[in-house]
Amino acid sequence: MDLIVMAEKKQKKQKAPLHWAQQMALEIKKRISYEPKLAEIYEKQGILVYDEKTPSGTIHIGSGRGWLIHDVVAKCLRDLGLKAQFILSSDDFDPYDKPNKDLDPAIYNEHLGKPFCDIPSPVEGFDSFGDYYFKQSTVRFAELGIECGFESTADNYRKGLFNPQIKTILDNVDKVHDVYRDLYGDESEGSKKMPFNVLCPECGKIATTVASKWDKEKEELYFECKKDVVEWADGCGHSGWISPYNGGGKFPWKVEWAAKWPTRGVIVEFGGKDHFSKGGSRTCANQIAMDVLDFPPPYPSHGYKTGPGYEFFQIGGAKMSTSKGKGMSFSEGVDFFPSEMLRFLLLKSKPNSVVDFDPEKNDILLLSDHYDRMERIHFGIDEASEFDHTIQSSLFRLTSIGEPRDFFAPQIPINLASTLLQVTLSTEKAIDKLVEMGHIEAGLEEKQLDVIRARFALAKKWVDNFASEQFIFKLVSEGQGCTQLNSEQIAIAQAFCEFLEKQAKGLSSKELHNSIYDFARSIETEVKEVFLSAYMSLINKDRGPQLANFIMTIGVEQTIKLIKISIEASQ
RNA sequence: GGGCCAGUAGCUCAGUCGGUAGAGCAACGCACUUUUAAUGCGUGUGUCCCAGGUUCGAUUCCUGGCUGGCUCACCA
Repeated sequence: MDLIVMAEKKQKKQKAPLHWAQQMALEIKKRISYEPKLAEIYEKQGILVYDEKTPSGTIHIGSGRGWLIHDVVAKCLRDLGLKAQFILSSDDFDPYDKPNKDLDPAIYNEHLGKPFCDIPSPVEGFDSFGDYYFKQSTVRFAELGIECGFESTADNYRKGLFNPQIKTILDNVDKVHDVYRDLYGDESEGSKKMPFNVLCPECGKIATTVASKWDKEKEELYFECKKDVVEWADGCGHSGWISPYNGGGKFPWKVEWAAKWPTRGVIVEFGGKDHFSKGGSRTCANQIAMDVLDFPPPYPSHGYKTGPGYEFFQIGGAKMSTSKGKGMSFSEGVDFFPSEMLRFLLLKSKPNSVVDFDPEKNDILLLSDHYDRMERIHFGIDEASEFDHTIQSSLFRLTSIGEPRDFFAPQIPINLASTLLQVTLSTEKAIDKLVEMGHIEAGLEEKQLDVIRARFALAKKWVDNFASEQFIFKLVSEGQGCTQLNSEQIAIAQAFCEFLEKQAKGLSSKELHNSIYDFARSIETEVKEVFLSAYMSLINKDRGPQLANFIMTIGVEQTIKLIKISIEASQ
């Protein structure tokens, strides 16, 4: 008996380790196999992995996490041989409900209450306000390797796709009210009002109308466009009977969420944990889907059970908010991180852990370090356990843009890259330097060099924007020498130049490093005084990159020249 | 007040349905008569948040608590 139990356990332990996205894909596959309704949808259109975003303003980098999660789960489903596609919908039929800080209130406040798809774009070349903000992010999807189709919720309403669900919901208002009463109590607004917001045909606002009656026979709603429905926008006073179909209006959010699932055949849809806590919008939407629309809520929900929402992705601690206009936007994030690095950052962590990336701490150094390690394990350069190797390889695959890279490129630590850049002031010269120093071989393939260039690009962004003072320096130059050397330091610097001239040629950096100590002894000076004079005269700071390597990087001749500039400037 | 999630080394985390834990970074030591950012090698530093319970055995499962994040009319 015990033996059998042990053997079984051993079997289980040998189960292939999986990345969380692969695990989810397996669960989804299983679900399709036992839910007949889902099997039917799968037969017809494959697995729709769906997400939505309201284009109310600049979208912050945090949203990228959800998109990446949807992206890799769809990929893993395809890896299992299933047909799966990720589609992101723009919720552009939602009303403009608070002033966008980037826009002129004198021009835009009159549009408050209208749907985003009907407000002019702040920038030429876009169909609307909604189109503009949505595309600010989505044009970057390809370079981030997110494979995704796009659609507009307003289009779907206007094409009549929602019509069947609109009829079902309005015919069964009581059931919708029951759900609200159950979750939010008898007094909640949702348990009383008609769950539909008419688009006023007179003033074009969708937030200012109240529907009060549904005529089942004529299939029309009676509505009024009022002044006091919301504080931030006034209705025009228009009223009458109107068809809710084909873009006549929209559901309120929670109902709409539920209605999208049968409308589009959604099988998978994740969401941030703000939506997923008990009693939140996902709970409500699930219940409406189950009780009113007779449709199984998408994974990771299961029936009435909400399932887990993913945690936030924050840059520098503060939760970033689109409306506050703080933090990093999605497109800024894509500008900042090399794409593979951003994917790596978000995909290495399980969705239920907070990712807080602070570029002002040493997170960039750590991230590139972890990334490099993953690569070395994947390519078999570093030893790792079977478990680790499998996980890191999966991660490498999911982190890749398009087909995973099948070659290894030499890795350049960020701080080395940043020193080289600050000395040479150009990526190509820095690469030449790396060859000269023997850090990389000459004649690397162009595609390998591209990987190295991307690393330099990250190093440059780090130095320019986030690196602390101690990592930043500028070499002295003609007319801009250090003027702060005292007479003692000048003497040391002079002796140091002579030493370099006579002894530094042809030494390895290691030998040079050691000989600096010999030099200090030979002139009976404390070594730290030598360093101080050298750093002062080279970069006008009291410390800097490891000196021997630094001198090799600058070049011995050039170093002597620079020190002499400072000696002269200080005299 | 209710709920969800998290709490493992100094930091970031891993730990695959229970067998008293392990990576990277940092730190420390050595190579080297050397504090000065890119070298190599070596060393794991722990009340697995706390207290009970189940079990031969608990970081893992259960109950209660602590701390932190998020959430619970409308809007999204």
